[in-house]
Amino acid sequence: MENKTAVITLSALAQESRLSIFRTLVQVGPDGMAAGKISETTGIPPSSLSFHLKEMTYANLVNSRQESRYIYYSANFKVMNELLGFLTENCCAGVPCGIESHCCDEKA
Amino acid sequence: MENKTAVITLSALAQESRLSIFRTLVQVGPDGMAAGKISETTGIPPSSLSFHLKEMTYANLVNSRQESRYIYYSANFKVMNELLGFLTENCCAGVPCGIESHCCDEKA
DNA sequence: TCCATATTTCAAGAATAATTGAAATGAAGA
DNA sequence: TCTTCATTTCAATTATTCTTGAAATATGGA
Repeated sequence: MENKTAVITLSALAQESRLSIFRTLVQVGPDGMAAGKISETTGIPPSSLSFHLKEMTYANLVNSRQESRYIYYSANFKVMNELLGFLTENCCAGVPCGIESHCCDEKA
Repeated sequence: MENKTAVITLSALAQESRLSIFRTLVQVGPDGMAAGKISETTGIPPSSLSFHLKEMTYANLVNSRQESRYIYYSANFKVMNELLGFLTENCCAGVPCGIESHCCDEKA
């Protein structure tokens, strides 16, 4: 993952409406939720929701599929896991540090 | 972690300058780096850097300590790990889903 | 105290992002 | 085809964030 990609992914999460949408989709699981229902659940008006879903789609944070007249959106965790890897990359220049609450804990 | 706290943390990372700063601090390890050196390394002018470091401090993403005339900044991973936990919280309403590239992988 | 220098604050402008009603688009059943 | 309704696009406004030089502040050595 590149720096710019990571910024796009993070920006897609760093907004109250979008974070609510994302968490709603995480909790509902892989089948996802129709746009209208997301609007209802989160209280975000359809046009605002559409704007945010577009951003999240661009960031590859959500997947969508059409089913009859509904469009179901679901969370994409692959990208989020990649993001975490990117953030901790080359921690302490690769030398395990063993300090509590620091990234290298996980490798130590 | 609360929704608003998470947005603050994510916003602190979702910006090119700040992401560069953070990654620089991750790679340099727990001793951190003096502000002037960060400015030099990243090419961000001192006043811009100060603005961003303040945001990151507010988000609790970096720690700082004074040493002589220098102020050393270092990355705080505890908060980042909390953030990941928050994002995957109650995934699939707690029911392991076993789907590839989905959050419940980690628990399954 | 006085100086050198590391860092922060200030202020104003520039850039980017969010909001939402109304109109347009698209899909599927009658 | 016509109608219905779920979703998206448009457009204009509003809000927020970023940027940076210059000035202020803070630290420690001389």
